[in-house]
Amino acid sequence: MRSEAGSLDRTVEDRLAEVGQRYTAHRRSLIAALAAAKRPLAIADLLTVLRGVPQSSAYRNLGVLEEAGIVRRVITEGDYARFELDEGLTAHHHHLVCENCGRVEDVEIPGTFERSIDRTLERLARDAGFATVGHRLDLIGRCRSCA
Amino acid sequence: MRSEAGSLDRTVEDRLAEVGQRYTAHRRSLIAALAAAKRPLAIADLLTVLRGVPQSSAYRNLGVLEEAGIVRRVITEGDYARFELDEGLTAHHHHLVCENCGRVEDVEIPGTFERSIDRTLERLARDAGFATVGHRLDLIGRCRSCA
DNA sequence: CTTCCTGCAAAAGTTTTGCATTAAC
DNA sequence: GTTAATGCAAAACTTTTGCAGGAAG
Repeated sequence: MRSEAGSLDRTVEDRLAEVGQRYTAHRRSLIAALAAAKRPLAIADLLTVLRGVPQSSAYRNLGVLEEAGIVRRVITEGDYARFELDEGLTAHHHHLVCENCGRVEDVEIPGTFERSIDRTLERLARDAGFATVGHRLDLIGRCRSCA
Repeated sequence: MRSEAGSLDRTVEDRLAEVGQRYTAHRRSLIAALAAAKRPLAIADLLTVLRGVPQSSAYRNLGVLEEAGIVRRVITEGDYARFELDEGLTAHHHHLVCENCGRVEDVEIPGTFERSIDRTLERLARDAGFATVGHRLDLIGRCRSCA
């Protein structure tokens, strides 16, 4: 988990280099936008903030960043995908999802609780013949505006 | 939570009637297929089982059933939606999601653990100004075939 | 100078919708 | 008889891809 902007850029650049990819201007602005948001952003959000980036470039770059393990595609309720920085670059967290407007916010839960979840799920997965990689815990509810 | 087939049909019929909808043959077979599966089914799965039902009818009927609170749309990793009976008609459960092949299976977790999750999330949601409706806890991993 | 990135336009894939017809109540 | 459901085809929408030109190392 790195918090300074310079450190983040260096990490991203290194990971891209490992897979023979460059850290271009488009990619820098995508990363900056995702790092500044406290929630996963949809392509539409990104295109608004990053005026001048064609949709196809945004998709293609997010695809590259995803394969490099830098960005994660978040599937929620809506019709389109949202993107956030991978957990290796941020803190492990969960999402508050508004069932009415689709808004998604990040939220962290206590570490002890997190470990308790992991232990329980690990056992359940083993019983079911699954190799656990992680979990996804979202809160579904109504945000302030939609309550 | 009702388990007998007859009781399920009656419940579905009643709920549809409440919103001025009919319990037709297509809808009966959709419900039967969903009730028989131990996992959320994609449209493609349903169309295979229910030979002769046009895709548009399946989508339209699932939409009606969803609005009536009978069926729930499950968003996982893949590109298309999956459907399952609403929790009012089955038991509360979670999903094992294979990150490789997209397979999804139902899994239940201990009641005490479930309640502990609910308590913790309720508090977090309140702090964030969210009215909690429920939670979604999925295990992400690799299934037997993909391990 | 070779490899990767960009931008446009076109294609692909899933889901929704308009409309005339048929079935349910 | 009214109202809702069906089936077909067409549309809408998000996401992916082909390709020619441009930038980066």
